Amino acid sequence: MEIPAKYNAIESEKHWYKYWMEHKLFKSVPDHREPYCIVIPPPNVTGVLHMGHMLNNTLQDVLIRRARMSGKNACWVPGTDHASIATEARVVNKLAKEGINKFEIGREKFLEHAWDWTHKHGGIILEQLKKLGASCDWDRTCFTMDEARYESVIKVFVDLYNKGLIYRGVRMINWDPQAKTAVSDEEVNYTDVKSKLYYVKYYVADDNNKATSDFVVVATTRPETIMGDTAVCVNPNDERYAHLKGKKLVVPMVNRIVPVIFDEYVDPTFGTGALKVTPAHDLADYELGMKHKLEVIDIFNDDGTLNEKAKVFVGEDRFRARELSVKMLEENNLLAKVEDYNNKVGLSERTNAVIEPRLSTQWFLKMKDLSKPALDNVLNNNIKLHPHKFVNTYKHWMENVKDWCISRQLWWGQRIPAYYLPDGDYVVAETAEEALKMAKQKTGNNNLQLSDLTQDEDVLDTWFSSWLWPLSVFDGIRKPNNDEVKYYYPTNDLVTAPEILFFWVARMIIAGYEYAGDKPFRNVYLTGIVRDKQRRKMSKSLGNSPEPLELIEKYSADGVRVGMLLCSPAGNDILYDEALSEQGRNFGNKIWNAFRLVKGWKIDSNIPSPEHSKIAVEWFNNKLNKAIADIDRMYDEYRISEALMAVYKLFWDDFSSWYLEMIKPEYQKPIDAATYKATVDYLEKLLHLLHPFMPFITEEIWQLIDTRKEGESIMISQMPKAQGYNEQLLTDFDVIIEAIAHIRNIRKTRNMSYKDKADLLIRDHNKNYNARFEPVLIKMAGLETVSITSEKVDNTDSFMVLSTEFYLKTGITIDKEAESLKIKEELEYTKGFLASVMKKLSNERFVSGAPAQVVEMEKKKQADAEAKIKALEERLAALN
RNA sequence: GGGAGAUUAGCUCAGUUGGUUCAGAGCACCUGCCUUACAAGCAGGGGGUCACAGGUUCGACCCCUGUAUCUCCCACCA
Repeated sequence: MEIPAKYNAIESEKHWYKYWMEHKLFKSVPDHREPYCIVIPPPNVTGVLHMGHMLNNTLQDVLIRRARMSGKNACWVPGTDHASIATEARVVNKLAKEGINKFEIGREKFLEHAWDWTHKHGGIILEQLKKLGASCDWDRTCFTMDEARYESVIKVFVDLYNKGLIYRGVRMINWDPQAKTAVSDEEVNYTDVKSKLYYVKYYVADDNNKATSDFVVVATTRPETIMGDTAVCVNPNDERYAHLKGKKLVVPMVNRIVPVIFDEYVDPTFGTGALKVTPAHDLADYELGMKHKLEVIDIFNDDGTLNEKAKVFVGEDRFRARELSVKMLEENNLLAKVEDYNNKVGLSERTNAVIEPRLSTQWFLKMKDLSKPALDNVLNNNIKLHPHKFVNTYKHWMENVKDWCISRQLWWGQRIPAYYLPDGDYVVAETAEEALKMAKQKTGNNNLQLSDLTQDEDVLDTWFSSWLWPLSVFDGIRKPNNDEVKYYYPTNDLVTAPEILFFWVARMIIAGYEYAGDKPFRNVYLTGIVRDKQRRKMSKSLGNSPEPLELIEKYSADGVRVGMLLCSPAGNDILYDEALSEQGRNFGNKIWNAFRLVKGWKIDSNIPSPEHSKIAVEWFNNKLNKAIADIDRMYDEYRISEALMAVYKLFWDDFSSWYLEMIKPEYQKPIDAATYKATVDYLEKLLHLLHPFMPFITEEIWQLIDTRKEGESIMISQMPKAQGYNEQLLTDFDVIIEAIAHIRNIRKTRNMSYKDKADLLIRDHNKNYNARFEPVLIKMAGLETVSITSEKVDNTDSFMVLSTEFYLKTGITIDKEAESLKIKEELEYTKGFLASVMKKLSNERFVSGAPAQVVEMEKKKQADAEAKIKALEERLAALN
C-alpha cells in the first residue's frame, strides 16, 4: 500500500468521526463492566464554541477515551443548557429588530419564538464539538428544558417547598433593568468606575416643617435617589451632629420631611459623616431602614426609569435623572460641592447593565441545612477537587452560604409552579389540576375552577435546573433508583471552570446528597481561564479569541487538542498562543513520518537480528514500561498536561530519535523480522498512549499498520499496561547516550563528517560503563572500533561520563591548549564537588544523623569524584 | 476590609513528606546541516543568586518569620 507523504488531517478526521458514529463506538448502555461516566457541563443552547469549551471538552474527551481503553464502560453524556437570561435576551433582541415587543405578543407567543430560535440555533455547539473529536454518547443528548428535565425541576421545587425549604419573601435583590429581572449575587460583577461625589445640602426643618437656615451637607454618588430618601443618618458619637438629635430635615427637590437617625454604622470620617438613607435603593440603607422602621419609597420602574413616587423627572431614565437632579440642585443652590470619586458599581454579568438594588418579592431556597453534607464531603475528600487548593475557597463559600434567590422575572425557563387564588393565597403543585385540588381543600370552596387560579409569572433560575444535571440526565429525579442511575451514579469526573464552582458545582453536590443521598461525582477537575499571551481574558469584544473551527482547519483537531493541553496545568490560567497548535500539528507530522519509515521497510525473515537492534529492542521495552508507569501516575493525579508531555517525549526523543535510529537498516536494506515485529508492537503501544490526546491520527495509523476488520477501532482497543522495568539497564544506557552526544560534539568541533570513522578507547574506573551496549555505541557514534584499556591515552580528544574516561582517536591533531583548558575547568568543578561531599562526610552530625542510604550515596560520590580527579590530572600531565 | 494562592531560564510551568553539583521540561534563542521518515526536520549548544531579608538545620527551591510584587475569591462604606 502506498502511504501518502503528507497526512491529510481534514479528510482523515471527517472519515474517522463518521466511522466511529456509524459503528456506535461512543454508545454506552449499562452492562457488567465498571462504569466510567462524565456529564458535560452543558453549554448555552444557542452559544457557539469558544476556546474555553475547547479546553474543557478536550480534557473530558481525554479522560473518557482513556477510561474506554482501560476496559471501562465509558459514558459521556452531552447536552445543552437553556440559559434563561442569555437566551431570552437574544430572542428579545431579535424580535425587537422585527419591531416586536415581548409584552405585546404575550407569554405564549414569545415562547414559541424562543423555541423556534432554540431549534434553529440550538445544537450548533454540539456539532462543533464533534469536529473536536468529542466521543459523547450523542443518543443521550439532553436539554435542561426538555420534558424530562422540565418535569424534574418542577418536582424538585414542589418537594423543597413541601419540606419548608422554599419561601417567598420581600428582599433587596440585584435588579437588571435591561433584562428586567433579578439576578443572583454571583451574577453581579463589581467594577471600578470614575464617578463624582456630590455634596448636597439638607436644610433643618423647624417645628412647622419649614426649612430653617441651618443645613447638613450629605455626600452621595447617586443624587437621583434623593427623591427616595426617608432619613439622614449620622454616627451617635459624632459631636458635629449632636445638635441634630430629634430634628427633622427637608429632602431637597421633593421637600419631604425626614428624621435624623443615629447609627454607628456611619463612618464619621467618610464624606461629611452624614449619610442619606434610601431604603428602597441601597442594601445598606435598606437594613438601616428596617432597623429604624423607616418608610420605603421605591422611585424606579422595572426598566430603570423614575415613577410617580419620585415626583420629579417621572419617566426619565435613572442616568438622565442624575444629570437633571444635579442641575436642579445647582439651580436651587443646594449643591455644596462636587468631587471626583472612584467607586464600584455592580454590572450584570449577562447584560452588562448597571445593577439596581431593588425591593422585590422573590422565591428563596434556604441553604444552610441543605449545604451541610456538601461541605462535609468535600472537606473529608469524599469528593476531591483538583487542584486541591480550591477546597479553601469552597469551604469559605459554603460556610457563609446565603439563601438562594431562585426566581427570575423571565419567561424562558421552568415556570414556578405556584398558583394564586383569587384571595391572594397560593398553593404549590406539580400541575394545575393538582393545584386546583389543593386549592379546593385549602379554601373549602368546591366551586373553584382552573380559571380561578393564576400561575406565578416568574421562572426559575437556570442553575435551579442545572444543579440536577448529573441526576436528571439519567431521569433520576422522576424515577429515583432506576437502572441507569444505579449504574452510572455517582459519576466519576467533572471538568469545569473554577468560576462556576459555587454557581454550579457546589449546588450539584447539594442536590446530589438531597436527591440521591450520594455525591454526584468523585472528582472535580478545575481548568483555568483561557487568556491570550498578554494575559487578557479572551473575549469577543477584544477580538483576541481565535475562531476554534478555523484553528482546527488550519492545524487539525489533533493539533489544536495538543496545543490546548500543552499549556494547561490544572487550575492555572491558559495563556493561549497559536504557536502551541502549531506545535501540536508538528507533532502529528512527526508521528506520521515515523509511521512512514516503519511501514516502508522490507522485511527479510532469513536474516538474524543485529546485536545493536536486540539491545535497542530491550532498552526501549524498559523505557516504554517506565513511561507507562509514569503516565499512569500522572493521570491518577490529574496532571493531564504532564502526561501528554511524557508521551510527547517518549515518542519524539526515545522512540524516534533513539530507538528508530538504532534499528534503522542501511539504505534500501531490509530489516529482520524479529526487530520489525517488536517495532510495530512498540508503535502500536505508542499509538494507544497517544490516542486520548490525538484520536484521529492514531486511528488512521492504527488502521493502516495492520489489517483490521470493519468496526474495529483503536478507541475500543486496550491501553497497554505497565510491566516491570530494569532501572539499572536504563541507567547504564544513559551513559551510552551521553557518550554518543559527546562524540557527536567532538565530530562537530573537529569538522568531521559522520562517515569519517574513529576509534574509541574506554577506561572505566568504577564500573559505570556496561560493555554489553557496545554495538549501539558503534552504530550511533559512527565508530570503527571500541576497546577497553587500563592505560591512559595521550594526544587524543577525550571526555568523561561519570568517572569513565573516553578517548576518541580521530587522527586529527588535538589543540593542546584548548584541551588543557577544558580539562582544567572540569577539574576545578569536580574538586569543588568533592569538597562539598567531604564537608558533609567529615561532619559527624551528618554521618550519624542522616539516613544510611544518604551517607552511602555520599561515599559513592566521593569515590567517583576522586577517581575522576585522578584521571583528569593524569590527562593534564600528559598534555604538558 | 477579610480570605486564599503565587513569585524558579526570554515565555509557560515541573520540582513529589528537607539529602546526588538539584537547579529541570517544553517552547523560544544560538551554531552547523536540504544526511532519501520527517526543514512542520536532524545534530550540537548557551541561558537561572529558585522575588528580597533574616532564622531553624550537619544540610533549605523546599520548613519558620518579615518585606515587596502579582492573581483570584468574598464583602453594603455613602
